[in-house]
Amino acid sequence: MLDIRRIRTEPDVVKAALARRGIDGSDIDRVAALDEQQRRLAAERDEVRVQVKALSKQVGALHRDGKADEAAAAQAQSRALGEREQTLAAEAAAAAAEVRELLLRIPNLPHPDAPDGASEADNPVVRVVGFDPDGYEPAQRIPHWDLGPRYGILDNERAVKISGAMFTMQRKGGATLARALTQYALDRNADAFEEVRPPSLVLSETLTATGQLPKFADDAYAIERDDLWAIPTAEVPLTSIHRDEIIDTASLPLRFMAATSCYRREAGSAGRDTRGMLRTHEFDKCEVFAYATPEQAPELLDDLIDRAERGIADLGLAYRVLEICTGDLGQSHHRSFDIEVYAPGTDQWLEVSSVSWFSDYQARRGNIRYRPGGGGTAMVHTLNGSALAVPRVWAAIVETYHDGDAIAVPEVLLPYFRGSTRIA
RNA sequence: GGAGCGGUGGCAGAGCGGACGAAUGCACCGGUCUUGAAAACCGGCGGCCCGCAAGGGCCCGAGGGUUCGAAUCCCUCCCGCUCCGCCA
Repeated sequence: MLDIRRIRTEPDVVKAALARRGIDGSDIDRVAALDEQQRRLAAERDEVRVQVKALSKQVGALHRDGKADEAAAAQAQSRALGEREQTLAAEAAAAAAEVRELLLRIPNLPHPDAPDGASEADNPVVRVVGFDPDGYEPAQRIPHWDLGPRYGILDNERAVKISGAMFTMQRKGGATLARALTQYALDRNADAFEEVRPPSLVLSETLTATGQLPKFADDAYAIERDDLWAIPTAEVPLTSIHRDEIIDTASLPLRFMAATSCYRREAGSAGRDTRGMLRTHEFDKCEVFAYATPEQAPELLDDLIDRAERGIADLGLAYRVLEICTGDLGQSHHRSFDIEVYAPGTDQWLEVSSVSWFSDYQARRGNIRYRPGGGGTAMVHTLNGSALAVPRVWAAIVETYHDGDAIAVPEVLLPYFRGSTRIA
């Protein structure tokens, strides 16, 4: 959510920033007009309230002095004012609600350094690491959806029987690999991040704070009978840990990590990437997250990117880093980087991590504050990144480490394999 | 799920129709004293909104209602605790 005061004081700056995302400024004009109306109504309401309060005090005093007639007159006057106050209060509240409703749907302003662009195709590649297009053996050029059934480690046919399309089931060494990746991601970030196991079903308020609601309700699974939603990422509950709180400034930055299942309806993606493990309704992911001051945020962003990169590099996989251009930036994002791993069997770059800085956009939605030096309160900044998204890394490993007879276990995962060195 | 009790400032805890945004204690910040610290004493100390300011309004779990006036009375909901039931 953008700062309404910023929209009031420098609407042109806000509109110019949104224009970089390809969004016209008409919503900003609407919000500004409604906001002005809201403030006018609230001021009028307050004036009436002042009179009611003064009259009420008089009534009490008059009764004590035994002047019943005068008290009755003041009461009548106050009652009449009370009706006017109620009308004004209702109008002001309605205007305020409408302002918020609009504000919740306006995306964040991009960082000045975020590259301009219209779509995914314009995301610049920042660097490519460990990739040699001619360095792969024929055995590595087999897609994981063929290797999976061949070695009995992926059983999507039965997953579909159990849960329908776009669900997967790993078995034997494949299941171990999935679990090992989660454990690996947690272990290597435990130096700086508190491990959390948050709830996977959350309230609407929780999903609103991160930005999924109200605009992207169709993307999330709803458990309507109990008014709960299945989380699409651990970012959602982690962001709400300190929702509606003022965080002790000395404790910032606060860093959390959580491995959870993530649930996505993938509305609009039906028929895309349907084979194997590339796009599924339920998958495991280890998320790293931070609350920070605005001053701490840039450094933390670099650290999150670095951690995600090293996690992939140490698995022996080739990857590249992309910066997200203004036209492809998610609604809540201020600045964002993607890490894509190379899967030789499918010959694709697979997005396995997205690291983002949200500035104060989510904090304002969730009312998450701290006390900056000069007194008062201010919104914190939030940042998050996938330390590791399991399915696509799983696919890249199975393809990269296939030698014709089995899949070798990457060295850094050996501690999680109960002595096995090969998946077959 | 049933019954009982309860939700007040960072915490504890008073208030139970009018002068209450709210006693008191603790915590916290500044000062005095001290070589330094502790103790003691003095002062300060919630959040939000509007306003250049002066000032005004709102917030006692949430939402409605009664009243000239609600933290205080009534209704609905949410949450917590205790006991019972069920349960991995």
